[in-house]
Amino acid sequence: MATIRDVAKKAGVSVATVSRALNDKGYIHEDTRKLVEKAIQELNYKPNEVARSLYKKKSRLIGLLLPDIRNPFFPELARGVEDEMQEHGLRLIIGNADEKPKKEIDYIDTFKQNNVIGIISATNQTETSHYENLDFPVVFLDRTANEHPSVYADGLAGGKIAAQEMIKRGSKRITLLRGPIELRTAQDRFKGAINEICNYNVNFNVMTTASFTFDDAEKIAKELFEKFPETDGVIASNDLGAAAILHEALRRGISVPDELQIIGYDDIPLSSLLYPALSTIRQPAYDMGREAAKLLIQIIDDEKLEHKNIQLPVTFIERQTTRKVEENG
Amino acid sequence: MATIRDVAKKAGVSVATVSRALNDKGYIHEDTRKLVEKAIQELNYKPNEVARSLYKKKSRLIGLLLPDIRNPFFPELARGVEDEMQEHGLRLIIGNADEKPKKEIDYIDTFKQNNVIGIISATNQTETSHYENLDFPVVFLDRTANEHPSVYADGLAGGKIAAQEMIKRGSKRITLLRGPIELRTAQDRFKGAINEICNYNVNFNVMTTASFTFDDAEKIAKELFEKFPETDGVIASNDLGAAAILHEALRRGISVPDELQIIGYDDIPLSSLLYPALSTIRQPAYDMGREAAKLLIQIIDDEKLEHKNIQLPVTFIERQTTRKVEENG
DNA sequence: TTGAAAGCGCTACCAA
DNA sequence: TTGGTAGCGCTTTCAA
Repeated sequence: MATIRDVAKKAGVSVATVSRALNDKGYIHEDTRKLVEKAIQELNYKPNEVARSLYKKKSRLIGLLLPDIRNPFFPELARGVEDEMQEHGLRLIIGNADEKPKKEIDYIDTFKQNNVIGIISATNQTETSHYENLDFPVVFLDRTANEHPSVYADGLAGGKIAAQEMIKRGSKRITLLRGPIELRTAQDRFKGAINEICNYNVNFNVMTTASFTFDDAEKIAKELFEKFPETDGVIASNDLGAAAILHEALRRGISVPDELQIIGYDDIPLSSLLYPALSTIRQPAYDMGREAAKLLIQIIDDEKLEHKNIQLPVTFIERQTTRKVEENG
Repeated sequence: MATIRDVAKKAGVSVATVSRALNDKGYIHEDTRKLVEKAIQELNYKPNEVARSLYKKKSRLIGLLLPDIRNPFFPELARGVEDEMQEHGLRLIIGNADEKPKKEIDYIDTFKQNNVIGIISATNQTETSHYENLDFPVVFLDRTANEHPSVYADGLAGGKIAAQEMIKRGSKRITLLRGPIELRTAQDRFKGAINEICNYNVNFNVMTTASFTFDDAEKIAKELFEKFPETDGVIASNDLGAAAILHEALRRGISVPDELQIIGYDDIPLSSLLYPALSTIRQPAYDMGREAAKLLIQIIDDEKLEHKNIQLPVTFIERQTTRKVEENG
């Protein structure tokens, strides 16, 4: 790799001049700049980011911490972050915390050690304490507001809407899937749903899932129909869970949505590919990612923030696992 | 952040000594080492990877280039890579090339500029020429053998098996989904299938998909039933495509697998959650990721390679979108 | 067994 | 408008 000295030599100027040309800083004669640029071209020179970062104590890297890259919700989030960062010339180091605090801490260390200029964290079960006393800003993504800046969707409203839509469509014996206790976002949507259900004269049961993995989703699905065979409506804690329920219901010959309605949560891409296509509460994952990136960039650029906690709306996506609502309902 | 000087001062030794303690290099008195370690503890010192990297021209970072993080096959691959790297104290910078050569090249530059010690690339449509003349090793993942080290699954065999299993189960008018022309892996499985089909007296049609995205999958699904309504077997180019076909078939009241059999490719996690669960050709994505990581680490460590092109086997996963094979078949 | 010092490639200050 | 140079935090000679 060519260095700044090679460029300087080739252009017949000093490294200081090359540096100025590179960064558009300080005075530089137009002819000199041309000379330098030509040399850069010819050598295909790219500045060494490591050296730059060492001096400035700032890289062009952003750390993105994901709880589980296998859950399709998070890649979607990541794409939003990435696209926004890309447009600002910033790069991502993606860390997959695997829902393990140890890995999360390790990644935070890695981020520090590599002079990232900011972190976006979408992990959700850990204390925020690891994020205190850092030399760079942190934005939380998919995590409800706290003292740190954050971007999240309205879980309480999401749960509430799910309950309303389900009840409106006539389910009377609803089973609620409660996501992992330690996940605040999972609990929000759960609370939103349960609070709303309590306003109506309907029966309900609750099943708690230990995690958001595929395996647990399948396990819970089997259990549900044994424990609560009378269920005529399921409000799932996420789309993966809903897909598993749907699968198991069909396997048992239960007709969806006639005998059993299902509402998911997230609206991951696969939801519309299920059959019947999954009705769900949509979180705007891609937009959430983009917003988080924007917010972080604003903080990095020291701009005045209008809002440091951004809540995005959720919407009910009506597909085929819920019945058509009665017109005169 | 504490620096090596802070540690040296606290321990009452020179920075050179601290460095030696840190890296287990050269002589160092046991008592001195204790002293240093204590200081490190107390200051919660972590070496600055950037400075280290600048001097050594080597970081502890690995670049992983993915074509499309939204396609569930790739996160699975990424997890395999990550887990193996993690165990060796190496970190990942994941870049999402978005199937755009420009982005791919940008990421390669970023990787270079950040002194990665190696790249694993799972992109598939670009010339390998961007990967020549790098100062660090490159391993290709999910890309068939070439002069570079690579890890891939046997696409030809996969296509062949798909065709065999489908024909064995009685489909006579098969439609083959052909993945993007520029994707070698997609073409391998396609060729494998078509070569095999030609050995039998069955009709077949081909439809080409422009990409592996959700949108294109849905589009193709609709088209297929209009163009080739007589189809009684679909060999899809990947599971996403198969899911879309399945969805559309059920929507049209076509019974699967009785009237239409479907075989996917990849075995992404969602495949078993579909209903009927998707029969598919499994690529061992997680293992492929791990193998690629192992291979890269071997090269970095300058170990003798037994094989520089590792081919992993594919297997037919029989689920419910194919009929039971006749015993006396 | 330890320490002083050079140098990795870059930026930014100060002097010319 | 330009160039010389110190220094970012670390590793690695070389000398003590």
